[in-house]
Amino acid sequence: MNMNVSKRLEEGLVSLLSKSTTTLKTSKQTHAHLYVTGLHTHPFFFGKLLLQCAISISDHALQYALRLFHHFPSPDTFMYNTIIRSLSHSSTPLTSLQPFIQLLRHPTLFPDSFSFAFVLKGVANYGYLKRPGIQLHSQAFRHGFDDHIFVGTTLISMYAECGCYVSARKVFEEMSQPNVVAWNAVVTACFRCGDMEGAWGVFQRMPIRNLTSWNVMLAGYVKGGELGFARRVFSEMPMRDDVSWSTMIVGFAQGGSFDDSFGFFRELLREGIRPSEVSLTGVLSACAQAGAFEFGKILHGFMEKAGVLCIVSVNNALIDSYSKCGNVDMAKMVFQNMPVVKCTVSWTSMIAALAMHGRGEEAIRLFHEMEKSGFTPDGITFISLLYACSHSGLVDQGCALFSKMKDLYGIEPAIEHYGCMVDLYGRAARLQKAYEFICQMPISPNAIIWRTLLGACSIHGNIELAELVKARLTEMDPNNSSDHVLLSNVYAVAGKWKDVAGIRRTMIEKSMKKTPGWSMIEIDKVIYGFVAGEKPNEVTEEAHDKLREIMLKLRTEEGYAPQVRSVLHDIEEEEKEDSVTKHSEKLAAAFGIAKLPKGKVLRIVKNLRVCGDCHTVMKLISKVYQVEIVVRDRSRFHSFKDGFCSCRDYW
DNA sequence: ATAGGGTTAG
Repeated sequence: MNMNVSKRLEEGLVSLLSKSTTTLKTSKQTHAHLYVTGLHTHPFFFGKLLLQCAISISDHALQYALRLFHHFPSPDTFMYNTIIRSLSHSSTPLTSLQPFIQLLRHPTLFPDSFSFAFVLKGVANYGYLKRPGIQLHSQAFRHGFDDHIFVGTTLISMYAECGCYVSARKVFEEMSQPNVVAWNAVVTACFRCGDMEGAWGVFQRMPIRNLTSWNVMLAGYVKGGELGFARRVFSEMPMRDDVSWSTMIVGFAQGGSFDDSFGFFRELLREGIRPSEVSLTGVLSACAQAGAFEFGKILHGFMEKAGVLCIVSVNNALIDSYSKCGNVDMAKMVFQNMPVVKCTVSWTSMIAALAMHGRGEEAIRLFHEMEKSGFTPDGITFISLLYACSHSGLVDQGCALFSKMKDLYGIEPAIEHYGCMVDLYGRAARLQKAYEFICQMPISPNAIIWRTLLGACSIHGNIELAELVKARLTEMDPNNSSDHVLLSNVYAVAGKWKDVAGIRRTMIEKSMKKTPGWSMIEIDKVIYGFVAGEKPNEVTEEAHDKLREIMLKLRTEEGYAPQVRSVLHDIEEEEKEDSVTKHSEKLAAAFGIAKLPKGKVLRIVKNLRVCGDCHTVMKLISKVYQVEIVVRDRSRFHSFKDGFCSCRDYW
């Protein structure tokens, strides 16, 4: 071949191989190019190709990279590192140990600082130490990389992710020349292990603080629920970037302060900053939290104009937002028309969307489609699936999926998976089975697991088991008001009023506060919040007036009578008989009927579970007023139409 | 020759 031609060809290939965003299809084409030119055995070109496939977030590309790697006659350290790196970022991060060990045992190759940094990151992402982490640390020492700045920094985050706070701090203190990234890593480690004072102390000691250090502080406070501190740091930082804004927007949304969250976004726009796709997805997640459907739609349009719909995470956020705003069909539209290759998160978000809306069978069908399309589900996919089964009463399917997760996909069940299984049996009235399941769990059950079973006891009225479970909960979390309320409901259903009164007394003695229930409704892009028993204002007055009118209509036309049982949910309310008529979701619905134009869907978001009486009232309103009402409660959606609910009264 | 650690997004 002519020298110039071959030089030009090589340059062309290098530029092809250097593209950071590629699809599997173009990578395969590049592979074909290499093959034709005979360069596919050339370590440099092949290495580049491998990297291109491996860094792509696509599942298929990773599998393709693994196949390429296994067929390459003699991979070099760079290729090993590439594979270790991509596995450490995958849903099964511990699998990165396998090529690393191969590299360690290789007769002529040696691991370098990259190999250690990548494999340690894998253990960090796995988040559970036991032996591999410590062994890797000693191997790094043996190979002389433990004081390497990148390896050291990853060691800090690995120990912190695995909960070994002391080791994380020790690695840092022993570093000969920590740079600002290492300082940031140790601050993150403090937050990660719950030591807020420690984090502040280290932050004060830092020799240099760049923007990221401040962002680390913001993120730490936000995750620890210290929004006041976060706000202070935010106002004091010398400059802010997109990450700073996103952290505040998402943090306040997760803390339930939606006004603040949207306020930060408006401020960002006022300052003339062009929001990136991350801050846009952040605001969108705030919409999802708040159930602000109309605002979410505006953002969707904004994203289209900004040209960010080609980014997969933006589509995932849209699916999540639409479904959490009660519009599962719009979520499906986004999912089906994605202008970019889907990833595991896209499928999982769609499965979760169907699950939340009680469309369990459809969620399972979509999962099978996901498998057929060659995508690998992760732990969260299975949480969504098990949730779908428990909310649709699909006990057998749920059990089968739980086994499949362990046996076929090798995913070790986390506490959340066990929680779903307890819920699955419990809701389906198989209380004994749920109890036995908890007793033979390989990890020790936490309060949430027991609380799930207590909830099931209260639905199905099993006093004996409820008392046993409550005793366990009292040992673990003695001052939890919702546990007391749940047990008192069990007594109330059985007519054991003395016991109900006893619990009420205990709660007063311990001055326990029941979580106040609130509901929100969005009307003309404004979000209105209602809290039961709050001081009257213009809005609540109007809601109350309309609610009285509605209730009268329901009594006369549908023979509705308030359900006594639900009154008992509010055992702390002074005016018991009256309280059930004042539940926040009823007020929100009444306000919606008064304000929204006819034909519009009423979308209500509630922080607690919807009570039995409100559920009945919503069904009746949907029939009498011929209106569709979508209520999102703390665990799922209820779609009321023509007197029926999508949950088929199973919730 | 090629890549890497700390902050935001299910």
